[in-house]
Amino acid sequence: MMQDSGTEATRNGPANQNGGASVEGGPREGRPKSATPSMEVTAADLLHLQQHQALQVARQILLHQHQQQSQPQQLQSLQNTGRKSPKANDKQQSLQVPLSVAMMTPQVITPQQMQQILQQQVLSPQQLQVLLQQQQALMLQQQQLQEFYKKQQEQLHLQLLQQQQQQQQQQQQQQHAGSKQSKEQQVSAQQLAFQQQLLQVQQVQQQHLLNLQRQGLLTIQPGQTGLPLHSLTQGMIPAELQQLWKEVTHAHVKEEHNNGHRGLDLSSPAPPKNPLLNQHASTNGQYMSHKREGSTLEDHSPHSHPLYGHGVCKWPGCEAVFDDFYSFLKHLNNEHALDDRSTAQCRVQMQVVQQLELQLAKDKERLQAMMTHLHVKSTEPKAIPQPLNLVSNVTLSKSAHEASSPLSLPQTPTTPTAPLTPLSHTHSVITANSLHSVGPMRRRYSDKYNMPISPDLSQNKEFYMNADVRPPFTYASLIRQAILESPEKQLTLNEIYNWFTRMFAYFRRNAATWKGAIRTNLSLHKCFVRVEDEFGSFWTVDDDEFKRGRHIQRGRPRKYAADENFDELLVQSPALVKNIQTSLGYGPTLSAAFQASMAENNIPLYTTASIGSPTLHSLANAIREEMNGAMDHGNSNGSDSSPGRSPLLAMHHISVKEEPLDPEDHEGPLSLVTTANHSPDFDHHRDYDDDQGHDDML
DNA sequence: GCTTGATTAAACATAA
DNA sequence: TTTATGTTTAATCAAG
Repeated sequence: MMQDSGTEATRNGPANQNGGASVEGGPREGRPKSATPSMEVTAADLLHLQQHQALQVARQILLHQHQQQSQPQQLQSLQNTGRKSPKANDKQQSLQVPLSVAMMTPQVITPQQMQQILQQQVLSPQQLQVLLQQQQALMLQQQQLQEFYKKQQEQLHLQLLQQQQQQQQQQQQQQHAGSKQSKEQQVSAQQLAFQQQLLQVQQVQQQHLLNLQRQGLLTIQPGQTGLPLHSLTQGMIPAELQQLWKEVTHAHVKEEHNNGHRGLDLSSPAPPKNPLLNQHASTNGQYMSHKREGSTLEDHSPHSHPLYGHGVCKWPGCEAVFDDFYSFLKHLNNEHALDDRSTAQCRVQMQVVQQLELQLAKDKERLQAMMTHLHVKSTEPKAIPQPLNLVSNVTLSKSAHEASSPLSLPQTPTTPTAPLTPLSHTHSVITANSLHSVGPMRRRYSDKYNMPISPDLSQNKEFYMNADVRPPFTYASLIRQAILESPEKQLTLNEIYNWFTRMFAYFRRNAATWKGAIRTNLSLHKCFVRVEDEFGSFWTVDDDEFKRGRHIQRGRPRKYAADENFDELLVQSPALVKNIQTSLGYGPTLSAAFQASMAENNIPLYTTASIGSPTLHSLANAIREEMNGAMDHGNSNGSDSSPGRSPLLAMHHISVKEEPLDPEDHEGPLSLVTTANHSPDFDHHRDYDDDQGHDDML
């Protein structure tokens, strides 16, 4: 995490250099050039120097103009000269606006823009951070410029007054002196020089802005009627783009108005008609249209503003209430104009956003580390000669084209972001991309591989809980896992449902589909045994049967049962089919979970087959043989020699459980703990048994 | 191409 | 009657 900050700082090095020059430099005049290499003299510095020079020239020119205005003859002469030289006249007019526009127009993103940009979230955190730092630096720079210009203005006024007095004295002395012509020439030369300075200033500004743009930052570029926010608004829909542009330009114009009223007043109050102003007006595009269409307030046709919501000004710390949007706009322009306070507040908001961005970056990094960690963990078992851990992403990728399937997953906000690292191309890493788009996967964490899914589930638990990703496991595996995770190794159907929804975000949708699939799997798989007690029914798992991966052999029982009675029995009792098949397929090798659950809950061991018919008697013999085989298998195979799973213990368990059997049932001594089905089938079966009498199986 | 397994949907039955 | 639960069947698809 600390490296993150360092990395960010390193990444933002150029930005900091750019911004820091003005932020940390304090008064520009006092900023030592040696503090930074000559190569690092920023465009802002050049801009400032050029503007300062231009101001000096402007001051001189204005002094002369003032002198001329105080002398009607000279003024008339100057105007005549201007008529003779329209070009010079235009230049003269052009002097007025750039000072108010080029100098006072904030070449930074307005607070509204900033809010809008931040709300749009179209930038990466790094870009935002760089942008914020740049903007901060630029705003400081602008603020310093304003202060500087104010001082210059005051000095100008003072000097003007002094010059006026001097000129009056000189006027008296040189009333008849024929120095008009020379003065006119001097004024013209100074105007030209001033204009050149202004052009240079503008060029430097353009260069500065271009530099900022090259660094991926946003600036409002005068003279560009295209998409000044293009670099920022990538990813926005056109409507958003239009709205953003509208608001930005409007706010920009508004600020100009404010600045024009309270800012540097070097220019005459005459309405701007010169080409440079028009250029600027066209720069902001909507400025002229605003003007033409009437009140600029009316141009907030959507009546929406990032800083206005529910009748409340959302400016940080304001929360002023307004009845209508226009009042808010007035308030916004009056109370939150570009001044020191607003700038400071904006700076604070920038810091807030910056902190949030940092936090977001850290969280993203954490997530990335988690993903990387899971990737490492999930790939580690692959080195071990285990066939599968997670389902192969090859399979996933192959089935990824099933996006059109009914269960194809749409992108949801809850879905974690796309792979944050290039790890996604590797196998077994769990990424949203690799898992998310998968629909019904026909090959999942197959049961036949007999692989425990619990390690993967535990490792990727958080991922599955939060990501709308279908787990790469079969329903049977998941159901088994749910049951085995339960303290008593038994769950009701509803508890299984809850486990699915709790563990997997994916199973919080389409409940009807996967719930039906669960029920189908519970019925379909031989490993799931339904047990019923006085409180209801619950499901247990026959783990060994699960490992065998057997399903209910539909239709097979009829072929299997040669005996007509048994066949009839099976036909009449499908549930019994499953239960007896479970017994046949697995025999008395009862799962530890099942036995434990039976023992813990004191579940009476019902005899599924009432062992009445000779067929069932032979069946019991077959079961006994199966038991012996299982016992031998259990003895020979130490891998499955846990007490619970030991067929001997199973036998013991059964023998112990024999006694509690209700003698009134007249059931055989062997209680096949295969089911406790109180279903009508079972009842029917019991009725059948009652009719057939009872035989001991052993 | 066939078989097998997984999944899904649907129909149906039963109990609460 | 509705809902939850459970079973069965058929169809589909993918992998072997």
